[in-house]
Amino acid sequence: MPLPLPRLFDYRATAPTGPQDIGRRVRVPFGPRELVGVVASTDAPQDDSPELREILDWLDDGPLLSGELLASLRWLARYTHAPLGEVLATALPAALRRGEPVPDTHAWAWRLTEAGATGLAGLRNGSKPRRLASVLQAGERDEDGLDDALDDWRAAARALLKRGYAERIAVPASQLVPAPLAGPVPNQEQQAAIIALREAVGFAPMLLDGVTGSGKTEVYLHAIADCLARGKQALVLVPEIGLTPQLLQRFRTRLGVPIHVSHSGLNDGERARTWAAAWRGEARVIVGTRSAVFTPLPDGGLVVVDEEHDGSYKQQDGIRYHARDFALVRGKALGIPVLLGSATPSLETLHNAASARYGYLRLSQRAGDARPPAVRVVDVRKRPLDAGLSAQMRDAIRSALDAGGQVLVFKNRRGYAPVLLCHDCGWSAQCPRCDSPMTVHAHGRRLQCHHCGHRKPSPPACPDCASLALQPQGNGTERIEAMLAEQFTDVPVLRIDRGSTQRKDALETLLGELGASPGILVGTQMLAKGHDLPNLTLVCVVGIDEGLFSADFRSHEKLAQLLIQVAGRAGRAQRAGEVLLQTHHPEHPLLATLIEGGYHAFAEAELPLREAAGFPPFAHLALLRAEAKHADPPMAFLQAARRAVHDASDRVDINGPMPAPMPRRAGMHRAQLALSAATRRDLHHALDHAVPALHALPESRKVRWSLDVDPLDLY
DNA sequence: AGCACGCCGACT
DNA sequence: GTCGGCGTGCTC
Repeated sequence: MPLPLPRLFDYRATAPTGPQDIGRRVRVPFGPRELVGVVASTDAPQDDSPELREILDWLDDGPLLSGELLASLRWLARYTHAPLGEVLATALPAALRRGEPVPDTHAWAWRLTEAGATGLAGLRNGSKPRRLASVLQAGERDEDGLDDALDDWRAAARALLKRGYAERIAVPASQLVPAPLAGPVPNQEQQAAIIALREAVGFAPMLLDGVTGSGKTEVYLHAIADCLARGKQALVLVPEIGLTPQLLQRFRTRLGVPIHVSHSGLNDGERARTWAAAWRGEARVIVGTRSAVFTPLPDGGLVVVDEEHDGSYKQQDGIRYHARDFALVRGKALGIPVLLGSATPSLETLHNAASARYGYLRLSQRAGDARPPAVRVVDVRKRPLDAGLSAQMRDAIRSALDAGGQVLVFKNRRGYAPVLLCHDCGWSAQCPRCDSPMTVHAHGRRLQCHHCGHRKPSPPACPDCASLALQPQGNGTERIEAMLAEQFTDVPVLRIDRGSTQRKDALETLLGELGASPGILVGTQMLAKGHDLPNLTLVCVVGIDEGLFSADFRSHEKLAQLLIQVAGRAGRAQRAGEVLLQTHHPEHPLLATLIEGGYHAFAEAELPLREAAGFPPFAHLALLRAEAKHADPPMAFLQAARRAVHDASDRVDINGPMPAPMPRRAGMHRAQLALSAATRRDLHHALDHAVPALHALPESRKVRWSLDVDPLDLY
């Protein structure tokens, strides 16, 4: 059942059932309501079993979940310590979870009836219906074909249908797409990677470690083409932000088969259709974001995880799964290669490659004559700043623009300013529902909480001392944009962050308008990947200092990945690009290592620190969180949980309970308990015993709690 | 989770 | 004298 309850529910079936019924959906009575569940097992009723309620309906003729996918999902339920019912519900597209039938995946075509063939002459010459009938006289046509043959044919088709002259029929989805175009000839490194994948036998996890612009996508395309040639399906996972129209276009023109997509921008029906097409084995290439890892692959032959280090693969609510890790589990169960691509692999993956658990494929050469950008640290200690930018930065922007180039200014914080402060009494605007300052937006006119979305107008005077000296403190993308627009009046200044590009395709439109002419882009993470900007010659990075000194064990890894990815934006220009890092800590070892040795030198320096501090990949973590309207229940629950974990195992370090990094969020009080063990086995052994005990704790009923196995961070 | 039941404060 | 707040308990 699709509920956060750690047990299965038994029902009586009227007809005999067996293993062939496992994975079928049923509609069953549940308390006062009806729910859709999935059959997890069948058995004869025991003599002493209590009176069971009866299944109301079987929704499918055969199992929706079976074989490798069902087995992998059972593994996921054990690994995340989540109820199987909740895991299965998460794995199904929303429409199927609600009990809708598996959608049709065929295309529609029109053909003339006998009455139409004879009645055709009676239609007025030159009219739309007559022209459509003439087209159909040559034979049935699918709707895509009619779109090409005739504008506005749908009204005419309705007219023919009404007279009984034409009918709409289901036909197999067209497998016909334009013949694949040949790509560039792979270089030696690409060729070696392609051959390694071609020769892989059985489960073969492979890290494809390729610098920006080294042509990882070319390797994917060859591996997918090889997979298709063997008659197998390929699944490609991309980060939320990486699924661009350009990427799909490249797949479509190169592979010669339809590309099925699945991402959060699709509606429920579209997602269910992609799922169904894969389930039927019709979809041969599926490209999707995190949840696409649950796509059924009856003929699975390859899984690709692009930008495997990307944090958007980890689901942060509900079932907290990691799509990259689950992709590896599926690849193992299917006995196929899993290709993990990144220019900045996660330390976990690098560690696995170094210890030979994963194959290692390296692309070190950039395509064409592109050169890596020159990276310089700009020391801003004691220098005056305007909206956070030093004069040296502004001069560099001027020169780059004068040389006809484009400039990207990267700032990790959106809005106008992160804090509104009273200069006279020190009051600052706090979110009423969170322990967090409100961000200043709209040039100081509005306040907004980035954690719960709460908005309100800025106060005209300080609520505490009535002073008018309210000052926005710090800098966000909005303020930088305003300053740049004021100083660089001759070029467009575009701001690209979640606030400015909420509409679909807004980013495309903005970049399209800019074209190749000189201009300035100001933005957050969104700018770090995707979009080729071939005329970008200067990247300015401001506000990295927080990342240098954050307490989060992964903050250095994230910062290093971000800097490399942002710098990569400048590496595709004809002219060599330049990257300026503005900091108050020019001597920081992370910056020196990264600039001199690149990402690998950073990783080599960071891994021993992780080992010494007892963090992944050398230790295994789980984080238990609890929240409630009042402050006490979460702490009381976690205290009891601490005892439960302690009773379950003495091989787990328990840290806490402690208030969560933001102790109050959206009006809820939050606390957490961190668990750490030397081996995965120790951690899971403890959780196997402790989690059932947590469900049974009386304190658990006063809180909302969740367990995150392998949390991305503890903050 | 989501629904029913049950027990206490502000409105016709 | 009722509507509705959310605490508590239960779901084969």
